[in-house]
Amino acid sequence: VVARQKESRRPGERAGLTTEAVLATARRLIHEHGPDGLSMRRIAAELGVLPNTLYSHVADKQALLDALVDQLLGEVRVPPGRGWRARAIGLLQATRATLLSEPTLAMLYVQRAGRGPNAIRLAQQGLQISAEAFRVMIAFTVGFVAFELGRSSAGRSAAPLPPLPPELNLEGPAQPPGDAEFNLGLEWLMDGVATRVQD
Amino acid sequence: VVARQKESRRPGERAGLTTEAVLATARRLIHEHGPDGLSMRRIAAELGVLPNTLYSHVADKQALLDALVDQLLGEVRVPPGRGWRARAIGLLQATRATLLSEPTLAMLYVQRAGRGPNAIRLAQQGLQISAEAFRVMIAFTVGFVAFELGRSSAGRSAAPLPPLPPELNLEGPAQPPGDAEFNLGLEWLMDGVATRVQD
DNA sequence: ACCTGAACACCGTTCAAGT
DNA sequence: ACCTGAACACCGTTCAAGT
Repeated sequence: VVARQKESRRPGERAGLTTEAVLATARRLIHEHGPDGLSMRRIAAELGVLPNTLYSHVADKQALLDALVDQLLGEVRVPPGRGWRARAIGLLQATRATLLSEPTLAMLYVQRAGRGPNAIRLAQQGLQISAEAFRVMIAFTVGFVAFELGRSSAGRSAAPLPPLPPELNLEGPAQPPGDAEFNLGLEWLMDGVATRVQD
Repeated sequence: VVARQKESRRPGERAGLTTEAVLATARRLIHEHGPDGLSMRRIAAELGVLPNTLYSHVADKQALLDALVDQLLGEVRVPPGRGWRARAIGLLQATRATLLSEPTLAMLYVQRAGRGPNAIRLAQQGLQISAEAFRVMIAFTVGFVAFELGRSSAGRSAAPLPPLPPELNLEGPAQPPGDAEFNLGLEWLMDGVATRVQD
């Protein structure tokens, strides 16, 4: 991370910026201040640089966001599994956990469907099952996460999830609304897949 | 829709604006020009009114978007069904079709998880099954739609889906990538639910 | 209550110029 | 190639004032 200095440089001088530094600062801002806290101008200010300087390292804002999303996807750690069912479940649980760790980026992933290399790598990791079955499971996982995040109004304001106001939850306890129900849905899905396909 | 007139009114005069007209214009703009084509200022201009006038009819932009999303959800027509399975499938297919008809709004729905009255009505329509089972199915549906839209880069540019450039589709034909696979996933899910629950 | 007028505090991006 | 400087064409929202 480059030191944040005020107005020392004149037209020809370099600031020593790298694409990695730009991504790192963007990620920190998005983590600390949510989606509205991230702007090109703010990243630049944080790096002690004029706004347009960023365009020497990044095509535009959308490209930067795509890069951040793919970076996040690259952090999905799939636990070693015994059997296709355990492996698939582990992969999807890990995906959900990673997405929940960075809610704002997760919403961007949902929006953009992940075309980056890590998204593709992730998609191919499940190919012990049929491609269709895996896509169905990924759709479920992503949809579930979207509902979790939307309900707690994350993706709007800051990072660590606001205390979540008492809503019209007619049944469940005050939990994250998630873990148990997610795993239940996953089991159902696997059961359904198993009735049609043989390992 | 109010006639688009230029600069006729002076400080005291009314323009005859209604909240419905604001919503209708917003929806038209979002349909024709995508998410980037919708701004408060542009809605106002389209209605022949100054930007701040909208705040007499709508709390802020986010509230307007929420209203539009719930309006869309209100358009889900669930076909009459025989049996819980056919009914659930019909409901989810109808939901997907409605979302696909308005891609930009659909992405907003995914982002905000639908707290409006129509979202709640929709959620309760499936309660012949358990609430968990229905939420799992809705998560799948929404996640699936998100992937469909993200992959064709809808939600970015204009409305009726650009001709979709040749991507790395390793298998499927050039179809919408959707109908068949969606229905397949739905069947799997229902099968999985059926193994654990009895009607 | 509904609107104009004017302003505030921002945006993303481009173009020209320096070294 | 990487940066400053200056600008363009926008944003959402607020506050005061008219009728």
